[in-house]
Amino acid sequence: MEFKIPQSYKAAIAEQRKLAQNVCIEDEEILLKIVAGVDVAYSRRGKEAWAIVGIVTMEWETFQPIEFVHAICPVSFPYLTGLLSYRELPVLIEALNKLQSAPDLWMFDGAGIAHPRKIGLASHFGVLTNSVTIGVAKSRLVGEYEEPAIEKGSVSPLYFNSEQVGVVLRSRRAVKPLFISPGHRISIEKAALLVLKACVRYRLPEPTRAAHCYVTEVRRKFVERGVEA
DNA sequence: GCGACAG
DNA sequence: ATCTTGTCGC
Repeated sequence: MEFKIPQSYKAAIAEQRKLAQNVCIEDEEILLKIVAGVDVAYSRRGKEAWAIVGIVTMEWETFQPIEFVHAICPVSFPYLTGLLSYRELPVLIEALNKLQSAPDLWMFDGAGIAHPRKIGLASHFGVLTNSVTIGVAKSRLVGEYEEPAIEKGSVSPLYFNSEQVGVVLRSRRAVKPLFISPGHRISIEKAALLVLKACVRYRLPEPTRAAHCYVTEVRRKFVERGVEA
């Protein structure tokens, strides 16, 4: 599988509008055995900026890691609000091609349909690869909400353009809440339930957290020794 | 024009 | 996201 970067921002936005039509937030029967977490880090080396992506797959329920893969590419697109996909998908697809295990569910650092055009990174990846995905953002991109109660598991709906696009979830007692939205082929309710189940000890759910720790480690080595593979 | 703004 | 030390609170 490959990924083409649009020639202009305008083209990127047009493509998002088109892809958004294919996003599905209906639940379906999924046999959840393997869950994947994805995270991206950046590093400057000389004049070049590099993107480093890490994917960790783990067993559902126990969250025992199965596989770790990463990829490092020069950054090919600037960070622009709402267009994060075009910055992170190229390197993400690289890592995806190295993956042996087949995840039944993916959790991303970023938005799903809680996005200006309802196609954040998680939804975009889901549509491209036809997989079940959830967006787990650490802060708000769009939408209005009431602060959820302080207890773990408290949720509050996230609305955008008069419709619910996700939930704001308190993943641990008294921590900053997470912004959960369906990526693809899953409902808001189920997405929230699964993320909460994956929050066993930290603010971030295990898959995303494992990916973050992993990518941080890969980045450290990259900075130190310039290791790429 | 002003403010908001995933990573 | 990245650059950075110590520090306050559950």
